[in-house]
Amino acid sequence: MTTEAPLAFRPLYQQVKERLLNRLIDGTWPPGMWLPSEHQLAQEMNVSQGTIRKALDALTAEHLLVRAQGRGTFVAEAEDRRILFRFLRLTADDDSRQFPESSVASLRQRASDAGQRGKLKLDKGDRVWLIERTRELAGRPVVFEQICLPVALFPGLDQIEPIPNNVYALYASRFGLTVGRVTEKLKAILASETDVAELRCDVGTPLLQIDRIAYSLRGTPVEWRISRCLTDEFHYLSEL
Amino acid sequence: MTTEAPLAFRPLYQQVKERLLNRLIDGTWPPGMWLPSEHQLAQEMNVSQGTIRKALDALTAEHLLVRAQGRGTFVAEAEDRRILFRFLRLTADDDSRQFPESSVASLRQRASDAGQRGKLKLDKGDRVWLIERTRELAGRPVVFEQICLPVALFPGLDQIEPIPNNVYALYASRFGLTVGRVTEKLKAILASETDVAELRCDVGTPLLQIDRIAYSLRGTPVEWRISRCLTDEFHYLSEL
DNA sequence: CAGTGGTCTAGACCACATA
DNA sequence: ATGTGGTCTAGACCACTGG
Repeated sequence: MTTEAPLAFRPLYQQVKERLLNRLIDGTWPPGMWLPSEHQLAQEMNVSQGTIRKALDALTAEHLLVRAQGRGTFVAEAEDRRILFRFLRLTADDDSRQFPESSVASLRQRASDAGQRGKLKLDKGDRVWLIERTRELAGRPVVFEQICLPVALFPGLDQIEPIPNNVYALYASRFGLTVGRVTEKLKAILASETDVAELRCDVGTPLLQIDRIAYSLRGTPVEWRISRCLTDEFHYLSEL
Repeated sequence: MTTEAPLAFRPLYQQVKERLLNRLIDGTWPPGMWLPSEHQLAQEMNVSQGTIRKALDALTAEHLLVRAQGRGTFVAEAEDRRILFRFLRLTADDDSRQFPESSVASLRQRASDAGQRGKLKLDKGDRVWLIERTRELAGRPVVFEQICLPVALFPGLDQIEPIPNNVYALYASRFGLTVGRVTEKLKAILASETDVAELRCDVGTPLLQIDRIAYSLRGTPVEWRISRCLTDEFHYLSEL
């Protein structure tokens, strides 16, 4: 007589969802591509249309797919308005939503320090890219941020000129990495000397600091970003 | 011959969802109550079990219901751990989640000013309650907040002694108002004289200010709250 | 054991987009 | 007219809970 293992039960639609997700991860279905119809997928995977639907709906809820009645299902693109503002919570106080202009101040490669290795789950000896840039809203510098990326995931990044405004679209199109999830930790801090120069504010100005880690579809961290934001005329919007 | 109106199409499961939601709003099914089984509801409303399920699942996704396989479906309670931390995004930097202790400094009634009427959609002449309190995390004052409530929605609030730590549970149990949604606008500010006294910090300390409006199940604003938080050892967590 | 929610199927029909 | 996703149904079976 053996002790019964708890034996995990995995619903069929979850297995289907995983198989579909793998095709997104490995680039079989790149951003923008139209998927086969529900009927075709159901036939191909030998499950009912309802089961396919449940998997597609789940991926749609995670913003990885977009569905349109009468047209079909396609892979979400980082250029979409919906995606653009999903991770950009900073808004003018009058709620006029606009996408910020960016200007890169520097891009260089460095050996990773302990903090970066902890945030990005790197090993000793791994190298990182460091990007510094300021972002303008309403013609005014509002955000100064430092972006840290593993060189292993972004080879030859320094040969891309210029670094575009929307870096997540770049990650997807040039490096096959789709950002699927982000966690942000917010604090209030005082402007440092560097901040003062970049944001043209006074020493001691309170700034909103956003400490963000972005995860790929595989669930691995791909970007660590620290943003310092002027919030005299802007705010960070959170809906719960 | 008449011109055809565009005629909005409303799926059956949405109508069912609305009927169920109304029973939550009017108190037919108060927090904690067990609902009839899917089979019973389907019979009662003359729709299939699948349609009932879709409506129940939607309400569950909005955290208004809780479902448990083998046991049934019941109305979510504001005392639940899940609900407690849903609206409490402030966490210690070491991620040890704990619920803050609160001490009410004052509770008074006032005529509403223009700002309060705008936030809470009140009319001229409507009165409001004003609560001031500080909240402690890890035995240390961390949040100082002002809560503004329409007197019309919370009659006799000043006779409740003491005002409990979890006010949303109080709103539900004593005034039949369930908070279903919240929007928060975050800024970085400098500590004022009042903040300094309440939070035992220095003048000029940067604080995270949270401007929150809470909405009832009906979608009407029921609470306006401004919280000022020390973020030297704490942060606001946002997951996107 | 009976009763609950959770999964899965098969098929019909509806709303919508495109050609 | 055709093909897509969206809705709705009816029924079978599975997993879980509690008496």
